[in-house]
Amino acid sequence: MGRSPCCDKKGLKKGPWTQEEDEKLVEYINKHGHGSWRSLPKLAGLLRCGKSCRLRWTNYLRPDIRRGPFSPEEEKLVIQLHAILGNRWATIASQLPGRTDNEIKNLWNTHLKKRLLQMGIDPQTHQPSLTPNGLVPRLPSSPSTRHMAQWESARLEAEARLSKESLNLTPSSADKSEGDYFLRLWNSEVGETFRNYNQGEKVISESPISSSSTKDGVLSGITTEMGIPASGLSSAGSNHNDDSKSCVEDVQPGYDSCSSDEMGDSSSESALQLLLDFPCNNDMSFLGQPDCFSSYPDMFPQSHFNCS
DNA sequence: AAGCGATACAACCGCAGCCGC
DNA sequence: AGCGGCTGCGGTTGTATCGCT
Repeated sequence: MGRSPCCDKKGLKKGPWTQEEDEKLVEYINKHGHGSWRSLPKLAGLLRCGKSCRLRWTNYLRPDIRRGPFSPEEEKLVIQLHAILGNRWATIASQLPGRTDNEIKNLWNTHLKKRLLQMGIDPQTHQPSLTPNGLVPRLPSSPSTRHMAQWESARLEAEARLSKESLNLTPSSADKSEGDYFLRLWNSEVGETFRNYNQGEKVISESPISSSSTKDGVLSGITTEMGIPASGLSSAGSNHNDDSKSCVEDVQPGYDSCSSDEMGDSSSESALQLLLDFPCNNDMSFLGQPDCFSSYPDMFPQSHFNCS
């Protein structure tokens, strides 16, 4: 198809990195930062393509990498985040300091996915798998989850749109957009109901839009495709990804782990924060099952999750 | 001890988005 | 507006290690 290769592969080495190569790469990046990955190998005297160098650095050599087994808390977090974000490993990784997307991806594929399957949970939907008779068991309604996901998706979408509009300084062509509608709802008492829930008051009730979907039409409970939209969140979240480049390079040249996830890192972070702040007290029902974690003592011993 | 399958993890590949020209 | 280069991401593969027979 005429697609140009990422680099001239002639004479370039592939496969496992040697210690010598690692040292060269680390030394170069510590001195100069990674700069352009494409030109780095030549400058650093490596017979690798830039892509390979970047991968080696971000997944293995970065000084802040935390190696070793995942703690139960981390595993729980990965599952929670996966329930919301799906296979957005980089976004998930940004919530686990010192962990890389590759590592999390591997964890998921080798451990968590299998464990969920063993428990009869569909790892993609985080819902119970098909029953023997082929029926999808109806979720013992987890309204809080769905509300949260739906509200967040809609709200973020609206905020992103508004943000974009304000940036463009174009007079908002009347707030007729779906997103604006949701934003208004968010700010209305209905939205407040949801927010109250998050503050520990379990007062959520079926809202008029509880079964609505995003424009992607993929929000069914917790799905893997929430389509969390772009940045521009005004209030919530620390948004450390807002400036993903500068936020790290000032500190650590070449470190780009707080990835600039194309769309939505900053805003999804607030969503994530919401999720993480969600009333815990071992009631994990918002993940799609009533107290789904306490149902899996093998997987997550209770003692690990006392959110005192 | 050897063979073999399962598992874990590092690395590669290709696609898509962003950005500058 | 279109094109091409660069980068990051997610899926997949390759390989080393482990554990069982």
